[in-house]
Amino acid sequence: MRDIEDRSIPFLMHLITGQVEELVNKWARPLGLRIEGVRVLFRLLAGDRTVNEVARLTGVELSTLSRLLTRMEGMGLIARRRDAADGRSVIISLTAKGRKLALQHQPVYFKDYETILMKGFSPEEARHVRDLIVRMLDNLEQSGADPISALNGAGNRRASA
Amino acid sequence: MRDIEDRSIPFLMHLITGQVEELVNKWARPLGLRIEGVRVLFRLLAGDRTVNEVARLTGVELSTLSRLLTRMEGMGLIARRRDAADGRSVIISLTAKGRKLALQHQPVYFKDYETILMKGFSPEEARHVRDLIVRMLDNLEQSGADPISALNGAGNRRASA
DNA sequence: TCCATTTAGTTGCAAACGCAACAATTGAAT
DNA sequence: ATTCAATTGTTGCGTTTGCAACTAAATGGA
Repeated sequence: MRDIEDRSIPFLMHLITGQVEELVNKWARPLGLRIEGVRVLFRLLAGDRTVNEVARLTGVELSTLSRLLTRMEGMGLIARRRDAADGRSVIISLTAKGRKLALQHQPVYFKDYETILMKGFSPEEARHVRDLIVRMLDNLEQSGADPISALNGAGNRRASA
Repeated sequence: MRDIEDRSIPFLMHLITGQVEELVNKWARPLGLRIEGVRVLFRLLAGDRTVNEVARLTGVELSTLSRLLTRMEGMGLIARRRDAADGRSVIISLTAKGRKLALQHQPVYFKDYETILMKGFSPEEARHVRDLIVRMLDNLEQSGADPISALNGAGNRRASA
């Protein structure tokens, strides 16, 4: 940490999220998942969702998610069913196996990583951090793009050498 | 923002960094770069570095970086030369073209994105945010892995000036 | 009703990714 | 000096990614 020269907030946050995701990836690997899959799993624990909703709520790009869901379907963790009310939508739900897996690991995901991060923070400080971060998200929102969909690069890639 | 259910610090940070990187990607696209390349460029502005150091300091995985450097070399932005002192290392430096490009865009990268993020923050609050974030990074460091190299996976360390 | 538009989701494709294996070099131990 | 271990950087390989194009279904307007 001490030898990092770039101390800009965006870069420091990049380091934090990068490392947390790395930790989650390592942890989730034996389950055959990575962080995106983990996020999907726990999101579905709160209730069935359409593909679009899951994408929005987890910050996974739609086409990426579609393929991720295919993999998770193959693993027997989730099920797809077409929405009777709207034939365009596909509703994603956990299978018994997926639910069991999610419930089993829920505490780790929802507590452990935040606990590591916030060690030594008083409750007020923790609350303060959350407030500040939400303000940053609001700033981003005002500055242009939708904070969620922009996550996936709602549009760009290309150009190389 | 308001309809996001997961308000855990790691996830909120994921949203922030994701969006900032998206913005930088959009901005850097006309330059033929994306955020990783931009980080490399500005890092080298502070002085020549070995591939390993660049990887460490920017949080780009080594093999990814190696290929990125090949692309940037092809664009005429950077140069590779073998370290005379240690035949294993390869020293990366900016070409005149790369330096010009970096200098030209330095203000945008180092100021604008942080400015967007921190809009409405008082100087004390901004300082506070940085302190809190550094504490988080220290927590991660203590929890096991090296915050920089852990970004990718495997790693190594080395102090710098 | 008919047709244009919008929305949901999937898939084709090329680029990028990360892990692991590798060669080259250095360091350390004996 | 010899050998074994560790480090640096690159590459092989299979996976994943994101954009764009596409199908199918719903919606709105005339």
